[in-house]
Amino acid sequence: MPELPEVETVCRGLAPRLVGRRLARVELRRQGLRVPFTPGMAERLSGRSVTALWRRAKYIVMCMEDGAAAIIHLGMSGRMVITESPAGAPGRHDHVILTTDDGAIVTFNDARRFGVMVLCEERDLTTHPLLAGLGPEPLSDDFTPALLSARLARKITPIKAALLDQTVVAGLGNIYVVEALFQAGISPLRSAASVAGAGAELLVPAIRRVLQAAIAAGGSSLRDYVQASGELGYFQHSFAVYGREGLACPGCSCDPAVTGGIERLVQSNRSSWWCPRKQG
DNA sequence: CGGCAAACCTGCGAGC
DNA sequence: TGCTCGCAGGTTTGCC
Repeated sequence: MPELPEVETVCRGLAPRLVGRRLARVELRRQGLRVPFTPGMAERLSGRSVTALWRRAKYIVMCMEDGAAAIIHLGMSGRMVITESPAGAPGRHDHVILTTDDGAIVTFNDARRFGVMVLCEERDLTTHPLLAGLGPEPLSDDFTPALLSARLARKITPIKAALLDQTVVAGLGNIYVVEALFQAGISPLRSAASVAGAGAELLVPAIRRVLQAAIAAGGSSLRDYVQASGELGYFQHSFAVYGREGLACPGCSCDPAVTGGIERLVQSNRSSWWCPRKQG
């Protein structure tokens, strides 16, 4: 599910209800997700106040008054949803339930259990194995064409795979890589190194525009994703190519009945969609 | 080291 | 209706 815009949207929904509140109750309903929960995690969090909640790449970081920090990843199907009162028995995939001192209930639900929630010390966040190797934030000022070029240089792998690599740039997933390559007019098949330079000049603003538009739309809801409020995102209605095999390319006037329209291919086990006429 | 396929786990839609 | 297959927003592991 969640790429940078979805995680950002979830954080913006959670922060006003969690920051400054005390976690009156922390319930773990299984031993862990993709990795085990940190031993003693519920006890360490409960009774403590949340001091900050922010996003890094696709991770949610929740800092506590005693110096603890929770690192949360939503995997493919994870949701963090706020409700105001208990909705009966917990659902089958409700794995973590936080209750604040003012009665908000935050449920971490994850059907596929590819998600993660672990605890560390806030002072150790930058060196934590989950966060240490991450590349630049694509919406930050230091994500420049020069920086991206340097990270793509000498890479023989396709640009599609390079942009999915979280050490190259943090937070992009399949949807937004596919859409950004289309907006930049760059074929997903080109080698990463060949995109350094002029290609990166196009790609950096394309990535920024796509991510900002998606955040403004509350993310993309395909299957599992919902905002913290439970509302759907609606950026999926703005996809130019993602999931649109055989349909007309919005960037050229060719007839899909003649050209075949948008095409799908598989690269490193992930689907790519692209317009061979617009993306050289 | 670099790059790719497979694995992790569940649910859903398509097709028979 | 019900089964099987393929596919899904991510990351890690293991193999060449």
